[in-house]
Order: sequence, then structure tokens, then C-alpha cells
Amino acid sequence: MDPIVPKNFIQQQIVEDLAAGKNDMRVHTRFPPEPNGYLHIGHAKSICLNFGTASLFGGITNLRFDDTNPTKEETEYVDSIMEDVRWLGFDWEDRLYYASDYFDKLYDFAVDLINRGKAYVDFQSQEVISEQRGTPTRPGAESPYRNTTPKENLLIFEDMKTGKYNEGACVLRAKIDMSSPNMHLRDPLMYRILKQPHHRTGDKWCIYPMYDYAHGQSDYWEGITHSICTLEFEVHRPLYDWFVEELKDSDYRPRQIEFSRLNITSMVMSKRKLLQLVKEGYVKDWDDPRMPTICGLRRRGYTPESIRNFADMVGITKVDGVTDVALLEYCIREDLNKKAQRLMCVTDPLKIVITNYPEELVEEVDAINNPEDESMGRRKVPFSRVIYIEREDFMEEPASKFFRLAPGREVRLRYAYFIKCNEVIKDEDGNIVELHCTYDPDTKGGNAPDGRKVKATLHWVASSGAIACEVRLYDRLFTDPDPDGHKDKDFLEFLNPDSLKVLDKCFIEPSVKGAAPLSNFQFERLGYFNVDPDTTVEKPVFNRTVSLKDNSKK
RNA sequence: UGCCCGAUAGUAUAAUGGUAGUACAUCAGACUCUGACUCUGAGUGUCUAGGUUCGAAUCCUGGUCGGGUAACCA
Repeated sequence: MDPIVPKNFIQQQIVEDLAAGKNDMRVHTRFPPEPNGYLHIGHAKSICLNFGTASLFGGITNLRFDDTNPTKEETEYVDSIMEDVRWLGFDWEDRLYYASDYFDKLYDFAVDLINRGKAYVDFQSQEVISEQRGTPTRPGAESPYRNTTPKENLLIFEDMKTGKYNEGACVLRAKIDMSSPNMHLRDPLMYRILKQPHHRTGDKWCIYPMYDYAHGQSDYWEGITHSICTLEFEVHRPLYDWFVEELKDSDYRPRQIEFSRLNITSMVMSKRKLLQLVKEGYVKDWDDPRMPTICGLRRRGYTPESIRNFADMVGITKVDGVTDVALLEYCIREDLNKKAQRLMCVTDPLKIVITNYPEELVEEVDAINNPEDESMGRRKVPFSRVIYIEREDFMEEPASKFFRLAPGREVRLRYAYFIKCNEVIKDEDGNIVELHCTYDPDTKGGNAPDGRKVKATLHWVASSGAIACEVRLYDRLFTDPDPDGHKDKDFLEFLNPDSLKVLDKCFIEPSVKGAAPLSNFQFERLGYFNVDPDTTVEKPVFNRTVSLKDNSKK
């Protein structure tokens, strides 16, 4: 095998660990979500990082639910998380774990620490403990319970476990250093009492381990070699290492490595805010196509490949940055451009009557499904006397750089005929209601035998067979590049009022019939659209996935 | 205010003491049965002041700016 050239600092670290012969040369990572909400694009970065990095080194990755706080966690979230990770294309095989699997072992280890005088039960109130912890500049004070004997602690801890004490009555703390400059080392909490049923262990426990106590031990028991987490856990690392040192029974050590979480311009990523958007009805649900959730992106038309590619392109560093949403949009455009079937759809129809075309005749013209992929085949599209084009493809008084249809001008209807506009029909208010055109029967297929050229080609839908439908255009949810970054303003002030536009007079060619739910199409020149799962063929609804470049300066 | 972390084009990243590259974005041009897609080209960058060195984005020191951290959340 070729030597691996590290692409980021984490891979670099792994290369060094491997070169030093650490942990029997294993690479084993884990993705450890708390099942308290839906996964979003930020989690996707972490999923790709954990699974991708391990796989690069021939290692494996666990899925582990970090479910140590029963007040926030639900089975519904567990299910959605598994679905989303699978959809992204990753497989944890038989390595599905829960932090709650380790409640017994964690308890035993706590007893061990108590026995060795390294943990104690504290009966002080939360306020007192907090006050005693000191400040960053002032050392903390030791708790009066700090020197309770192991023997006593053992009995008390047992009572804690069996429910003798009420919530908040006492906690188990690690005995480390109340004057450490790192606040996390000032006798951190290991257990608290929560008389709440747990989504997996039910009423078995009323004491639950804290993150810092549970996470490193879970890593250790699973044989994790590289425990990748986000930057805010950087100052927790000494504590992570402290617990692992106390637990160790061999040379093996998991290593915590931190990277910066994903931020994207004009998106909000915090679970609290996403929940607010759903709860207060700014979006329809967690899977609203405007949401940054995995399920939202899926409905929007994002493919797993495009998201994985995006995760690869944003890179891994410790820099707090904001990635331009344009990169994400580029990734899906690039992927769909290769895969999406082309279809003609008119979103703002202008009626055209081809006056020299026979009344009852319906011809079929031959269209290419994907110009970049012959294997996607061809289709027949009906053509008739009455057709629709985009209203913006006609100008009664064409601007200088406008090449499309205008009075007296000839253009091509894609795959069909050249047509020439002869007459503009208006209502009493002067609004254009239809155009009368003539077609050249010799140009069938789109080319003139005499070799004359036209400057523009238009997409169109024939009234015969056309499916009248509604098209929903989903745009960015926020107008500001950084809706979170304004200290004095709420992020809701930057909601984009035009993030959802409903176009209800659209026509689409009949070829869309039978399309699978959530299949992507490219509408000629209009962009990429995704068939919504809850639509019927008779009335399809599309999610616009990405906008094309701004053509307004035409 | 202590401790920890970070700083390379507009944005995100690479270069691990030896020519500062790449992608997105932007602009210009070419092509085209859509002005899309594609292709070609262009501009712009090492936070700052010192030091070490033949040579510093890289190593050292000071400064500046930004982020994290003082939950019985994770």
C-alpha cells in the first residue's frame, strides 16, 4: 500500500501514532451523537470525518449514542439518527453502542475510585458547590465532604443509587485539584441524581453519569484510538485523560482530538434555534427543505455524494471559520449536473398559438434525457398548436442584449421547430395574454435545412399532455450571511421572507409521470428540482434545490 | 481577569525550514439546441514587531485580534 499522505492535522496525528506503534497500530473512531434532536449538516461533517478517517487507515468506526441525560433524550431521535447516518452512506456494521450500555461498568469504576479515595459524595447545594469552585483567577475551596472516608462514601453512594436521596441532594465528585487553573479539574461532578425514566434503561437508575465521566470510559471500553470531537471540548481533555489514566489496565490509550465545528453563511446550526424555527412555525418541520438538517437537505434534493464531497472540501482545522454556502450549493449542482434527467417545465407561462400548425395534430419530438450521459436515453415529448413558454423569454421591445423571442424575431423551440412571432395579443389593460406565431415545418428537430441560424433556444411545454402543477421554490432561509453574529439582534430578524415561493400556474412535460419520490430533475435553464414525496403525479410539487447563476443582468 | 486554542486571497483550505498552491466566489473571454452546463484566462494572500537561520507562512519571544472555557447539558 502507498504511504498515506496526511490531508489534515488529524490524519497527521494518526500517521505519527502509527509510526510510534501506538495501540497495536489500530485506528478506531466513533460517532457519538446525543439523541436529543435531528442531525444537521454539521453532524454530517463529523460523520464523514470519523468514518472517512478510520476507513482511510483501514480502521473501523462505531456508532454510539451518548445518552447520559434522560431528560433530553428520546427513541425517536435514535431512529432518525441511524436513518440519516445510513443515508449518508456509512455503515457501523454490528458496532452500535449506547453510553447507557456502560451504566453498570461506570458504577463499578466509580466504586473503585471511591475505594481509592479519589471520589466522594458531596451533599452541598449546587449554589455552594459553584461558589466553592472559585473563579478563573481565584482558586477554589475544598468541600467539607472532601475527606469523608472511602468506607462512608461507599455506603452513601450505594444509597444514592438505590434512591434514598432526592434529586439535587448530593452528587459524586472526583477528587482532583480545587486550585487547578483549569476549572474542569476542580473536583468535577461524576454523577447526579435524576429521578427520570431513561429511554433505554427505564427506571433502573436514578443516578446518571456526567459526560466527562462517561465519554472517555466508553471510548476506552470500545477500544477507540482517536476520539474526535469539537473545539469546545479542548479544555476537557486533561479531565478525559485523568479518568482514562485511573481506568487503564494496559498501554492502550484513546486520544481526544478536537476540530472546529462547521459554520455556513446564512444558516443557523444550533439545535435550540432549529427547534425554535420548527416550534414557532417559521418552517413546516425538521425536514422542511430550507432546514440545514440531513432530512431537510434530503428533501431539498441533496444527494449523499454531494454532502460527502462537501465535507471533504471544507477541510479539517482548528480555525473558527464560516464556510460560504456557495460551496455547498456548488457541490450539489456538480453532482446533479451529471445525474439529473433534463425536463422541460414552464414556471411562468405565456401562451403561444402557432397559427399555421394543424388544430388537432399532436406530434412527438425526440429529446435527450441527459446531454452528458448518453446511457440515460431519450424520450418523446408531445408538440401541438398551443404551447407555453416562459414569460421572461419574450420581450415586446427587446433590450440590446436580449436574444430571445420578440415581435418579428425567429427562435428555436428546443428539440422542436423554429417559430417566429407575428402578433402580440393583449387584454384591455395592456397585459400580454398570448402570442401568435408561425412555425417552419422544415425545421423539425431544431435545425433549418437552409442552414440559417437563430440566436436563442427556448424551453416550452405543449398544452397537449402538459401537467399543470405547483412548483415551490425554496431559497435560503436567512438573508444575512451571519444571522448568528449580531450581538444585539435576534437571528429571526434575518429570516428571508421570500424563502418559499409557490408558483401555482406551472406546466411540465408529461414525461415526469411515474417519477420516483425524491428524484431529481434539471429543468432547462431553471435549475434543479426534487419531486416532493407527498405529491401525486397529477399535481407534482417540486423543491428547487439550487439557484442558477443570476441572469438578471441579461 | 486566569487557563486553553487559533490567525495564509472575499471565503475555506495546502505548503511540516527551500518557487506561497488548490477549490468556491468574483471579473473577462470561448463554446453551446437555452444566456445553463463546459472550457480558458485574470486579479487579490502569509495579523504585527523583533529574534534564530544562507534561507521563515513554518522555529523562538513580545504584542494585536478572534474563539473557547468557570451547567447537577453534551
